[in-house]
Amino acid sequence: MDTGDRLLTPGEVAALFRVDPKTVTRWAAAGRIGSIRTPGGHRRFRESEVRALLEGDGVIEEMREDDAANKPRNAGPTNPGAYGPPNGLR
Amino acid sequence: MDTGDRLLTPGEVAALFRVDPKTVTRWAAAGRIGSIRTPGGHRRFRESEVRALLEGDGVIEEMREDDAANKPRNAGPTNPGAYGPPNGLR
DNA sequence: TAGAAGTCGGGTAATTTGGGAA
DNA sequence: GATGTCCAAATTACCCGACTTC
Repeated sequence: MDTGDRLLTPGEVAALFRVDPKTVTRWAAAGRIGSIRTPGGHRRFRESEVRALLEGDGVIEEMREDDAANKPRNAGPTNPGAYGPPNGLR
Repeated sequence: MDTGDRLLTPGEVAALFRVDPKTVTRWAAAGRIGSIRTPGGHRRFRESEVRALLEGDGVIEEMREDDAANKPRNAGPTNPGAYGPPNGLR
């Protein structure tokens, strides 16, 4: 249905960002990243959103004109709309 | 309004929440989610109810903290900022 | 009827939560 | 202001064998 958003656990997101799960939780608490709560209270994050954040969701993207045969970026149709970056202002 | 009550199996609900089928069963046992039992004892969940839980049915609060000098954040497909304590059951 | 897959029940380890202080 | 670590508690994940569903 949707973009096939897989849900990631705080530990997964933390490992992707190389930060502590606690930090990911703070991002969610601050509204910098969308979070879905389970009836039990645990959080789940959308894989597409996390991926967008990892890639530099919207702007700051340094692109080096690399060799010719290089794979661009994930041109996946995933993600209906780029999300607002958590680091909009830092 | 016809909520289109399609019944989902524990495995289906578990996949939606990215949890174990066992966890979904636990939610039903704790009364956190409505469940219909088959004569054999297996549980079935209403698709409409599960979907509501995924979006944070009851607590749809829009957090507006974006200022004018910020990046325009598009409206996400799902994830208005589902905030809300689990259930007060702690 | 037989078979495979899924689910149930209980129990134990790992993860996550929330707040506080460094 | 933001991040990593401490604690206690809750929630979740995986183990087994047995039953139900398709």
